[in-house]
Amino acid sequence: MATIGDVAREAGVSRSTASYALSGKRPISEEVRRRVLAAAEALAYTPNAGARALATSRTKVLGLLARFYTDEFAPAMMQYIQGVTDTARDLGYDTLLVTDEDGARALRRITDSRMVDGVVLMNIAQDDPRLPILRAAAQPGATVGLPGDCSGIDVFDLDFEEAGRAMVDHLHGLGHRELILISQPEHVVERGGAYVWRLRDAALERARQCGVTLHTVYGESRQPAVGRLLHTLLDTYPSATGLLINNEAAAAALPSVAHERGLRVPEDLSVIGRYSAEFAAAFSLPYSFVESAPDRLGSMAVRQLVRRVESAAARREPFVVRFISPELVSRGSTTPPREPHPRTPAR
Amino acid sequence: MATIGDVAREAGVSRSTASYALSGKRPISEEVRRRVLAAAEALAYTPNAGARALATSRTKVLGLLARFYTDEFAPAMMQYIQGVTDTARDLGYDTLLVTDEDGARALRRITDSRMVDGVVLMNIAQDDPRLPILRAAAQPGATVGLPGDCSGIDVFDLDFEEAGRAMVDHLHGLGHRELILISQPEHVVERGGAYVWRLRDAALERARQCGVTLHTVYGESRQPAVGRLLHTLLDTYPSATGLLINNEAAAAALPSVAHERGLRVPEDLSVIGRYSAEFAAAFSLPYSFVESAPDRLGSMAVRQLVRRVESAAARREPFVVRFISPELVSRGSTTPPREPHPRTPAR
DNA sequence: CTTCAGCGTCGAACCGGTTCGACGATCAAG
DNA sequence: CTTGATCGTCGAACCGGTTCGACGCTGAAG
Repeated sequence: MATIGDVAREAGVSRSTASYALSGKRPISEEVRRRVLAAAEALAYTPNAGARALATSRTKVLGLLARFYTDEFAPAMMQYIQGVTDTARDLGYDTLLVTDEDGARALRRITDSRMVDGVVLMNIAQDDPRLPILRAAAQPGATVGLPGDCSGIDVFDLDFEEAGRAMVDHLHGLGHRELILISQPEHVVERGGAYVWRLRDAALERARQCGVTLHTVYGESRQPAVGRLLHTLLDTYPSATGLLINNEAAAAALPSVAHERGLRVPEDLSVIGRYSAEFAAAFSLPYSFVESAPDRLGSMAVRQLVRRVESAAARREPFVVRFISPELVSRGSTTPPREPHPRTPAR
Repeated sequence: MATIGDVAREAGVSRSTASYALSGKRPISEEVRRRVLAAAEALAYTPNAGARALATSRTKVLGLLARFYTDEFAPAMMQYIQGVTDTARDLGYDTLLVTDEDGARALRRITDSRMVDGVVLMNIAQDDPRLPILRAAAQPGATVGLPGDCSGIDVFDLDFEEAGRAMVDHLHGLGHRELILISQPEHVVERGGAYVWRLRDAALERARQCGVTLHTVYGESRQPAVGRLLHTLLDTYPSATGLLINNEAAAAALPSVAHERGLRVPEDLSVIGRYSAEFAAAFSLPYSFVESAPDRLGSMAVRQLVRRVESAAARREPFVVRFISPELVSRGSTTPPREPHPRTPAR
């Protein structure tokens, strides 16, 4: 492999001149620049990443700490990751994917050893053990997900509170007075997944304010448990006219459950989900939904991170906590409720 | 951040002695070793990855080139990735995840710049443009998936031919004489996904040998198209008594299709799939299946790669093409066919 | 009492880039 | 014709590790 010394020799100049010719950081005569570029081309010169990192203390690599939980839906995770890797690449960065079980130690390892210029954290818990380490690190960090303590980092998340309210408002506006909300499984909450209760509590509060009855329940993450749960719910609350779904598995299971019960959406039941357009497409879900925009969140986190990495001024700016406003995508799965007489329980 | 010079000064020795004390590559007195380790501990010393890479020409990072296609099932992809990252970490390596659309250029970038010690390629196409670059690279490479030309790399894949034969044999052994095989969508093949026809052609050949009629068809990757296709297939071949599924989306859709048709498995139809146990669990699929073991394949590829990276002797060994034998996991979804009178078309 | 081997340590070089200060040449201004 | 600024280039130092050769010291063998 050719080094910059080889290029310099080939072009008949010093190493520093070759470096300047390639980087453009000092004026170089047209003639010399041409010779250096030609030599680099001829020798297929590619700078050694380690040497450059050592000299510049920049690696052009971002760390991405993510965990693949079997009870969280893989497609959503993939979208976050893709959002991060694609945006990073656009900005000239590669992505080190770290899925260690002990995220805190892994984070320390990659930051202390200066393998990365910055870090994106996913699967954020309310009290995330990685955050103290990130705050102490020399590199800037961003999270996708809202932790309890946002100090010292940039935070990006969907506005789950507003999403909960928007769902309730939408159905209340259509005249619904009794709704069901199915959330993620309880162990997602136990793991610290605050977004579950952020959406739920905001929805409950709003429902209370506008006199709507809202039944809430933790869902399941897998078939057929989640399907059975849906049946049970619909049996238990026969007079509910609307269903809010903050649970990918439940949303994916609903079409066949509805079919089994002979339940028509929206005539018999109005439905709103909370997931990504990509997820909706993969499962062809026919429901209106609040877009959770995982790729956009990953992309925003990376952009902010790179700003801080590349500009000392940006590094001094105050930290941001930025929420994406929930966007309700209508698929026609909601309508005013039928007459006040309840659905007849099926099955 | 403390450097090894700081550690040396703190311990009152030279930099080289500190280095040897930490690496153990030369004998060091117990007393000095103790002092050096204490100093390193006190200063929270972590070696600078770039400097070490420059000195040793080893980065302890593996490249993972993967693409996230929307028409390939995300959960399977996640399992491959997890298999790679977990095994890499076990062996002391981090993983650089590269999802560039132009995989060939990305591969050249990370190998020429010496960012990685070795590379794992996924989503292998029959005539993969990344392979010539991998062969020319200084680092060893492994693939998960069988390309047309295996020279110069280590190849790991499920034995799809044997899987196709095993599925046919199993049902033939039970007495079935007319089967349907639903494959991946046609554009997976167009993209170079050879495993689709490897399984299909071997199944056809075996079916021919043992006098079984086998109808084959390209599937769809999404609901509801794949569900409709299943209905059509079952209508079109009413006398078929067995269904082979080499298509995750079709497998996931089958339970509700069967339910809609009032079709009992295995009484009315024997079913065998080809997917991973993890996938089966996520969708609680009640079918016998050939385990595709994505995590195991990823893990094997990494182990071989690391062997070659770390041992000059291993680097000189001949390249391997290793197939995992398909393992049929019985879930009781196959049984001898009913009387020769055909299923009555439903719907 | 010398000789020599081996152990433990040190200094220096090297990996391959970047960057700073200096210096010679050119050219315009005084 | 000198002075001084500007431009283009070079040499050297540095980033933070690893590793090679050398060297002093100790202790056993002759």
